[in-house]
Amino acid sequence: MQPSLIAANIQCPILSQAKLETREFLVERSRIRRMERGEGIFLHQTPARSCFVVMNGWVKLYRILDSGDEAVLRMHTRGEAFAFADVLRRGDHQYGADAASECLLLEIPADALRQVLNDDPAFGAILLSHSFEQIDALSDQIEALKCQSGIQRVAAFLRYHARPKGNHLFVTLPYEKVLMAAYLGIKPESLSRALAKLRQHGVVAVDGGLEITDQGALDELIASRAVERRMAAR
Amino acid sequence: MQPSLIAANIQCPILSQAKLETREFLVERSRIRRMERGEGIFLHQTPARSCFVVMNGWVKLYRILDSGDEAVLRMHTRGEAFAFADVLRRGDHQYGADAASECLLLEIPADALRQVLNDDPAFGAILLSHSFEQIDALSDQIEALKCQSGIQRVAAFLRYHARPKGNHLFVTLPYEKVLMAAYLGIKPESLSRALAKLRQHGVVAVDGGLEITDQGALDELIASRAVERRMAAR
DNA sequence: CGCTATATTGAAGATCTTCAAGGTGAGTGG
DNA sequence: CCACTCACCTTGAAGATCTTCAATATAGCG
Repeated sequence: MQPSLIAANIQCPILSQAKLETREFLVERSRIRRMERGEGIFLHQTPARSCFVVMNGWVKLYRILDSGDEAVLRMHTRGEAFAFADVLRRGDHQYGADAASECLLLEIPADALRQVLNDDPAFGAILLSHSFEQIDALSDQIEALKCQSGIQRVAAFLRYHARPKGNHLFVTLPYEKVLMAAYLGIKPESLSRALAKLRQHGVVAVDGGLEITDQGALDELIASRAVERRMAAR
Repeated sequence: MQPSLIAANIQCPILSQAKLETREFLVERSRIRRMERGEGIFLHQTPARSCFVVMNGWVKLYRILDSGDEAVLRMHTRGEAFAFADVLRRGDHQYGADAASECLLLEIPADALRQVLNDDPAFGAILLSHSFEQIDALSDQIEALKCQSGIQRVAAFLRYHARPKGNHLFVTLPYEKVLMAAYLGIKPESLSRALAKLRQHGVVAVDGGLEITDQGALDELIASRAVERRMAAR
């Protein structure tokens, strides 16, 4: 496949906003990598020699704490980029990365990225606006972790991943529940119980996913406070 | 005071890394604002007309959720910058900002920032590396919120703000406990109880602050898991 | 079929919140 | 100077939420 075709197929904001020449140069210098589920992409605190764009599947960015616990920082899917910051700082990776599902990655070598940033002044602005979006996404996570209960975060997660289907919204869980729980900052058992409770709020399991039959009830749960939830349970 | 002197006094990485001409232009176009504790700087989802550098004191960045709860996203102090992303995207503020203590701010008008980004190609790179640091700070918060208990986050907060003093480490709490609790994602009562428990781990209250008499014990607590903490309590 | 990984459920306990009451200290006015 | 107020902090008790551990269920796969 031609570089131009590959780049167009990835649907990556960073690549599609760059001028043709830059885009083709990056893709030509890159390597397409196919990863199995669970395979490691790079480890935390190892030298950043490449950065990546997800072409397909899901990638988990995580850290292992001294306690042995794993903190899942972000999940990335088609078109999303990661490890650009690590490469540009010429330092170590600030997190580890694993393939969360079978996935296709575009691996961009460090020197290619640095050269592009040198040669194409507009590319810096693209990266800047991309990093602003990262900040927004992380801020949203912090907001949820500081102010919402586990079940509210689960509900908001479903809401975010829901797509219209017939009269209702339908959610195909993007990855396994163990991982989903880690991303939401709860244990798998708690996720299981949260999903069970959500049946009272219009979330029913159907083959291969979940159906949201009462969107209003779910939104109400997400926006409610603990006190209100207690009242409603009576 | 001359712009050059002001800029030097702020000790802001963004300004000090910029070339002299850029730095002076920004400071000349800016206004120094003095805010009382609790005073609002700007509101969430209002047009971003300026961005800011903290010259002194503490600033709280926060969001009010539909539930009425307040999520404290970041705290900024001397030399740190905020709202640059909002200005450059020509959009609304992604969070509200309040003076958490009496403080001095450098208020940079939106057009001055945009002009500098246009005229000085190196300035974009400075902003990019600054936003990478923001991402790191937010990632650290997420790591703590997902994997650490309240008391561990309190301990880590003390560790972070501690400075050597005599034989031990000493912490002057940077702002009131209500705010500290909100930043850590717990209630003020829980913070109070956490600090009480930390006395068993070598944290003693002295006039105007806390002394860490057993740094090893504190670090051990921060890195421990729930199971280990239970064992240790016997 | 049995194996393994993943998911669910129950029970007990840890952690955090809520609500209520009391304490402390700085500032104010008599 | 003392009492009063107000804001902030602490403590106790009860309850909500989440975790832990153990047992069981389910599904995919050789």
